[in-house]
Amino acid sequence: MSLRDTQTRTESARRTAETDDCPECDGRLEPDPQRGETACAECGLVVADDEIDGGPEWRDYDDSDGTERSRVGPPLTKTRHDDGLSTTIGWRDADANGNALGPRQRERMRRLRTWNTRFQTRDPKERSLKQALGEIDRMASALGLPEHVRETASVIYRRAVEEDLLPGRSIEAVASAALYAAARQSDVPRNLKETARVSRIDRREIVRAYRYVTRELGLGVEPADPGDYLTRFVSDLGLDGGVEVRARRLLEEARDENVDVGKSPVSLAAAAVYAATLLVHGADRLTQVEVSEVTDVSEVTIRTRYRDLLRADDDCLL
DNA sequence: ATGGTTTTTACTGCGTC
DNA sequence: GACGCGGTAAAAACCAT
Repeated sequence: MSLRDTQTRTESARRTAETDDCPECDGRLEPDPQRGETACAECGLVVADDEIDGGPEWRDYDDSDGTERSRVGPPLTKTRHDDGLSTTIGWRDADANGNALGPRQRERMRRLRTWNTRFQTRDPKERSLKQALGEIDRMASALGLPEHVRETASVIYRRAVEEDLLPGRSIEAVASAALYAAARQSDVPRNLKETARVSRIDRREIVRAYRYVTRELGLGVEPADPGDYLTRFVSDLGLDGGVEVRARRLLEEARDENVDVGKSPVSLAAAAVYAATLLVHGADRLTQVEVSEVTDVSEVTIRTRYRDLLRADDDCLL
C-alpha cells in the first residue's frame, strides 16, 4: 500500500486526560489547538489510544485562534474502528487558513507526519487487533458484561494472535469466542445463544473457534456453574432475593443427588428459578413461558428439569 | 462418521378461570 | 375460549469416541 503522495493519515488522536505523560519520552502531553490533537511536547508523538471508546472527537475547524474546540459529535459507529475517525494531515506548512507556520510549528508538523506514517504502515496485525478489540467491546456492552471481562477477553484474543491461531478463522469469530470464554472464566457466564445474538458470527462458528482457542491455549474453562446464572435471571425477572435463595438451595440439593449430571447449566438455573417461584409464591408464580423467554430455555426443558429438582428436594412432599 | 444423550420444536389433551 | 401446564414424538444439537 503506497502512501498517499501528499497526505498522510493517522489514527485520530483521541483526547485523553490532559495531564498524561507521553508514553514514548515522558514529556508532557499538550493538546494542540491547531490540529485539535494531543501531542507530546517533547517528541511530537500523537497520542492515539488503543481502545475504541464512545468519546467525542475534538476538532477546531474554523477558529483562527484555535482556542475554541467544537464538539463534532460522537464517532460514526463503534463497530467500525477507523472509518470516519481518521485524521488527515496536509503536507503544506500552513494552517487551515493558509497562513504560513512558524519554524516551531513547522518542525512539530514534520514530526507529526512521520509518526502518522508509522501508525499507518505498522503491520496489519495491529489493525486487525484494533478491530477485534472494538468488536469485543461492542459485544461486551451489549451483553452487559463488566470491564474486567472485556480485559480478559482481550488478553485471550491477544494470546490467540500470538500463537498464530487466527489463520482459518475470522477475526470476529475468535473475538466472540474470546469474550464467551472470558465471561465464563469470570463467573459471569453468557450462554452461546446470547453471545451469538450480539455477534456477527453464528453459533456454530463461535463454538468452533472457542473449542479451538481454548484447546490450543490450554485455557481450563470449567463448565459454567448454574448458580452463576441465577442472580442475573432473578433480577431480569424482577424477583426478590427469597426466590434466589430458594433456587440456590434447589441447585445444591440437585447436585447432592446427582440429578444435574449431564444437564446444561442454563437449563438447571432456569428450572431452579421457576421451581423456586412455585415454592415461594405458590399461586402467583411465574409462568414457564416468562422464564423461558428471559432464559432462552425451552418450556419443555424447564418442565423436565424442574420436576427433577423438586424430586431431589427434601422439603418437597412426594 | 457414529451413537448416545440432551434440548428444541410442534402438537395434543386436560383442568381452570 | 384462553391460559397454564403436562406429555409425547420427531428433529436438531451436542459430545465423546
